[in-house]
Amino acid sequence: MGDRIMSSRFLNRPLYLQLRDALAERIAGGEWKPGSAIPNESDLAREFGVSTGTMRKALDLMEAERLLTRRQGRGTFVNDHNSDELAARFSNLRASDGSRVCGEVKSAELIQGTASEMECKRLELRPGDHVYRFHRVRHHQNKVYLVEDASLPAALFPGLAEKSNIADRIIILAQEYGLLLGKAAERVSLGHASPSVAQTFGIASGSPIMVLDRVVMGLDGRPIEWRMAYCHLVDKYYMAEMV
Amino acid sequence: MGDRIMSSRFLNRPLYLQLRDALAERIAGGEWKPGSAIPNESDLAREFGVSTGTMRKALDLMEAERLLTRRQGRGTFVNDHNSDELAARFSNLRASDGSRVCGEVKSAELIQGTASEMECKRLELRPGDHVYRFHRVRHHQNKVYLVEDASLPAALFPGLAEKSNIADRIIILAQEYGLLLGKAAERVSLGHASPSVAQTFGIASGSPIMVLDRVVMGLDGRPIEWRMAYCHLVDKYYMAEMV
DNA sequence: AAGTGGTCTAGACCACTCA
DNA sequence: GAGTGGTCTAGACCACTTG
Repeated sequence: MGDRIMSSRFLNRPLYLQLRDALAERIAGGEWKPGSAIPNESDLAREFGVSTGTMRKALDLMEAERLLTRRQGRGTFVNDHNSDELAARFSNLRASDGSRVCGEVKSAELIQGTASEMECKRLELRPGDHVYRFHRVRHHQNKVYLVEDASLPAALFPGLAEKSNIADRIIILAQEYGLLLGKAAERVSLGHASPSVAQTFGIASGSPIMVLDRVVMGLDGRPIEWRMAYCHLVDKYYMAEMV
Repeated sequence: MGDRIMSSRFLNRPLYLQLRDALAERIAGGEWKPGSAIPNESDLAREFGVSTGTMRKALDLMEAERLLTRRQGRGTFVNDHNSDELAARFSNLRASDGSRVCGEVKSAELIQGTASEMECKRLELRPGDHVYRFHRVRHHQNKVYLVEDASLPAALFPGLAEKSNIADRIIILAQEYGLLLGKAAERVSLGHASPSVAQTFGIASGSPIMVLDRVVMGLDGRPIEWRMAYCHLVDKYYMAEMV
């Protein structure tokens, strides 16, 4: 490992980015478990043969990427995305108290297939590539508020169909498969409830609903999940933040 | 200036944050004009009596806050928010090609008044505080797509009513008044077109429309503009990005 | 008291831009 | 070739947390 870094030290890619990749690989590979502490700055710097300042730059970057949490006086910890705060970070739906809503799954189906035209576009797949598709209905405080259709590249989730107790949030599922997530982009638009959607919400067919078209990407920017969600907004609102 | 920093060096507020504030003040105060270059790192570090590393940390922060742009080999420049890219940064509406849409104003009205209950809430004002209210209709590619009602704390924009050619985007208006902007938060929901809104869009009264409730905040987090926008989405979409 | 991350220093060298 | 920001070093000291 030190070798790889030393040998590519002259390859023009900044050291701190190489360090980030090496450390991220330890998380993705399961060497460092979610929730556990990692060695301190100076030990890591010594191990990789770099200065503490450079190691710090890599660690700071990883904190910004939500891979790590650093706490003064305590240490540096691998983020466990199995937590209310982190598991809901790609959900812009909020309850009246302002907390992010991720909802519980009432019913779910999994089917396999080959990528549709739209799936190829959103997931950057080629026709013929395999996908897993989830259909889920979510509720919150005993109210059904969202139905979603999610598609995942099958290549990234080997053996998913054979699993039992499949996580119903992409963030948790990705963590189980050692996939590190980066950004997400969501298109929001207005739609009319299809008969089946209207029925699950108990509203009139054709009623206006909010449509969410979201792509979650890996740390490298490759798409990992495409989700279409149809949302019946009561006692909740959608909130976007900008800088 | 150097004095202020030296004397508060022991006040437990990190030096690089004090530097950020001092440099931001030079921009807000008009000492450094939008678009112009500022002195280089080492000159600034020498002027403030800090190391280049600390000055760099302040400058990097300011770049992340969109106050500066740094370009290797060229220099560091004060951002001019009078540009397509920056002026539209708080607009999540996108044209079919993916570019942010800010639209041109077809008609605008300005009236003064005292803060309503909702304005007090969103702008953190007290009953009786004065506000400016703008009512605008925006179009893009010859199509009316948005009508908005914006409220601004009058205290932040002295003499606004007497101005001619008032900028129709908060980002540009804020720059003219030396207000540095930070983040914005936008609530997205579904609504029904009121008769007057329906008329300007040329749609049936009661048609479903997208409602945008946005607060733009200053660098310090204080609200600077509250805007309610009613949007008729055709050939456009709303896009939120998450990290 | 020991250990951690957070801040700060005073340099060096590299990559890039431009006259 | 001169000047800029970008990376990197090898330390020091401080603030905070915990046994």
